[in-house]
Amino acid sequence: MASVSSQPQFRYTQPPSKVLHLRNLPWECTEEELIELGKPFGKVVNTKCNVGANRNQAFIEFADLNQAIAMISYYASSSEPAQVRGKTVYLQYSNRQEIVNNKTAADVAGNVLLVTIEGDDARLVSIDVLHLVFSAFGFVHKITTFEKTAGFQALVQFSDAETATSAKTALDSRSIPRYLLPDHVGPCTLRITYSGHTDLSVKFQSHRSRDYTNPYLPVAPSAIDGSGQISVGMDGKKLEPESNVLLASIENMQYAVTLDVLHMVFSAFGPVQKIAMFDKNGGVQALIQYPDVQTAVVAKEALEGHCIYDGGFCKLHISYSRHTDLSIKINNDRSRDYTIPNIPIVNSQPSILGQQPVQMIAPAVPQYNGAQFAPTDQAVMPQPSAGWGPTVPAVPQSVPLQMHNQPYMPPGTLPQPSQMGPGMMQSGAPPATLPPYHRGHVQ
DNA sequence: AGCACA
Repeated sequence: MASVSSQPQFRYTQPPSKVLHLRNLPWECTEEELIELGKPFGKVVNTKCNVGANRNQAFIEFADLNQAIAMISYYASSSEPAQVRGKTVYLQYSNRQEIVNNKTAADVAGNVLLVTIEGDDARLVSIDVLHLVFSAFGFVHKITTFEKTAGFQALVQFSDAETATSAKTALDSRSIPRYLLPDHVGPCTLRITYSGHTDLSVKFQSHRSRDYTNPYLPVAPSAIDGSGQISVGMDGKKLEPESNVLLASIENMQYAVTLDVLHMVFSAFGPVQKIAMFDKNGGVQALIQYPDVQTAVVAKEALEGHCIYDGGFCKLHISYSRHTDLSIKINNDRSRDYTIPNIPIVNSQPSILGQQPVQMIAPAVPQYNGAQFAPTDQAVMPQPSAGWGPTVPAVPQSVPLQMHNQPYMPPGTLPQPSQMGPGMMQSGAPPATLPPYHRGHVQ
C-alpha cells in the first residue's frame, strides 16, 4: 500500500480552491465577520462558520478562484495576519471545491432556540427555571421540553431572532446558576443552537410545555389535581397546588428575622405585595404574597431549604399557602401591605435602612440599583427593576443572571464578604442584584 | 491550529 494519496492536508501544497478553510477563529464567529474578512478580495458567495469540534473553524467560498488566490496570496506576504476580533486567523485552500449544505437550522438565526441541558440531573431542571433564565433577555412566548437522544432538551420561543440571539450568546455553554436549582441537583450546562421552528405548538399548560402568551390555554389533564391547579412536577411527582402566596417557616432562628429582611429576600424574585408574620408551633412563620403564581414558584424553588444566614441559621422551609390574597389590616412590624401607599406604619422602624440586618446584607449585594436599599419612609417599595416577573420586559443590556460553568457557591451560604454579622445566604443574593454579565469578553 | 452535514 502506497501512502501517497492520503497525506495530511497540513501542507502549503493544497491545490487552489474557491473555498478557503479558516482556523483559530474566535468562538462563535459569525458569518458577517467572515464576509467582512473576504470582501476585500472578491465576492463571497457562501460561508460556513462554527465548524469543527471547537466550532472555531470556518469556510469562505468566493465567486471566483482568482479571488481566493488573491486572499491567500495577500496574507502569505502580509506582515499583518488575517484577524477576526483581533484574533489571528489561519487560512488555506480547502480540500473541497465548494461549500456544501451550507446552512442547517442550527446556523440560521431564528426566534426559537434549541436548548440542550447537560448534566446528570438535567431532567430535574424545571420549566419554570428555564423560563426564568431565558426571560432575562425578553418575553418568552413558549417553552416545550422533551427527551431525545441528545438528552433533555427544550425549545424556547422568543418574539424575534434578535432577542433569541442575545439569549443564545449570553447563555450558550454556561451553567444554570446554583441558586436557581434545588440543593440536590448537580450542575446543568446549557448548549444552545437555533431551532428551525418559528412558532411552537403548545396544546396544554403542563409540566412539559407552557404557552406564556395564552393564559387561557387549558391545563393538561395529566397535570391537574382536584383543585384544578398544576400538581405534577417535572419528575412526575405530585406537588402541592401552586399558589401566589408562599408560607415560609424559619427553622433555627438564632438571629432576628424581620419583616424587612423577608421582604428583601423574597423581592429578589419579583414584587412582593404583602407579608404577614406570625408565631406558630413555637417558631416564626410568614406568608408572602406575589402578584402571580409564576413568581412564587420560582421564589420557592430558589429559596427552599436555604438559610438566611451562614452557619445554618434561619433555614427557610417554604410551601404554597392556600391563600391567594392576604388581608393585611394594619401595617406594623409583623405585617405589611406594599401595594397600598401612604398607610401609616404603626410601631415600625422608619426606614428599612435601619440598624442591623440590612447593613449586614448590603455588602453581599454589589451593584444593585439601590432602590431597594434607599431609605423609604413610605411603606411602598419601588418595583424591582429587572425583569424577574414573568411578564416584565427584560433589560437587554445587562443580564441579571450570573452564569458560570462552575456552580459558584456551596448551597445555602455566601462567602463572608461582610464585615459584620452572619453572611447573607446565597439565595438571598437576588438574581437581580448580581453584577451584570459583561458581554464581549474574549473567550 | 489542521476540513463540515440533522
